[in-house]
Amino acid sequence: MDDPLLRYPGYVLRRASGAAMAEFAARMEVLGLRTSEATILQIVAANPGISQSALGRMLDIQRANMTPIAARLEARGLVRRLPSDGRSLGLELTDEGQQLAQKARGVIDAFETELTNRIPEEHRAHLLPALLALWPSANG
Amino acid sequence: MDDPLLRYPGYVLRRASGAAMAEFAARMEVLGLRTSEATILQIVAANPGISQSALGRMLDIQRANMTPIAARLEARGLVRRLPSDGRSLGLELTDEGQQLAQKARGVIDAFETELTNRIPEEHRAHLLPALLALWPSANG
DNA sequence: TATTGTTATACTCTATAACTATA
DNA sequence: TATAGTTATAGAGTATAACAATA
Repeated sequence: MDDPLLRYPGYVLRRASGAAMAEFAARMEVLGLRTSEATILQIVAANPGISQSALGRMLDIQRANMTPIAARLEARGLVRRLPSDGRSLGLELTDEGQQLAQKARGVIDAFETELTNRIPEEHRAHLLPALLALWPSANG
Repeated sequence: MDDPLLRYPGYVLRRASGAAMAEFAARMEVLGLRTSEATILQIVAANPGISQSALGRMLDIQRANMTPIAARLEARGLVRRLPSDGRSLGLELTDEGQQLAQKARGVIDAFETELTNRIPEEHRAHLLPALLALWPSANG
């Protein structure tokens, strides 16, 4: 049983990402959050008032797909949507959203630390810059 | 506009993977192949007679999800499904499947080379071992 | 004219349960 | 008992088109 694709970084990138994300999703589920929701809470915490569109552009989530996500977070009382310029909605965390975002941040930190620790020391520091370099829109 | 998650390898892994895979899928679409189909053709080419189940285990694709994929490849005349031990189906490429697999392999090679070349030389050789290390089932 | 948010829709990928046939 | 393939189904992510309201 031979996988001839294992020598390709792009292929291994996809497989490793899938595995890591399944693991991450399982941890977020304990908090009642999907991966996208946990991410959005972090971004809104760091950028209060950010619009749905801007958030979508940052996360590569279509405007049309942001609507139900933001509505669900609002319905759960984690986020407020305040009209800002008449056509835009600015997002803010509620107190409950702040608390959950902070809890999620702790789980994220632990997960990322574990992930990093799996990598032999000699390669560890190279992963992040390598990933950022091959990800075109990371730079604008 | 600040993304506080950009310093986390796991998060960047997900975002970079998504971007790379969208790019890859666009190139495979020219050949009429989805990412999973292109991958399967490569694996079957290297492991003629492999069963659907074994293929699924290699690629982290559920048995139940392999069925329609394999059936579609067979319907397109790219793959033969030969009963092997009575309950198993062994997969083989047809001549047409061989040709398309080879064409896909060329596109994969070009893509992977481009991806690799985006990475600064100092980090380049570290990506693959780092990804394999943080991907648990790569070793099991 | 361009942008924001929305609705509707569709496709892909993924996951589980249940069934049969075979080992 | 365990495994292989199948069917049905559901959830999640993603993509496009079209619309009203606003800049």
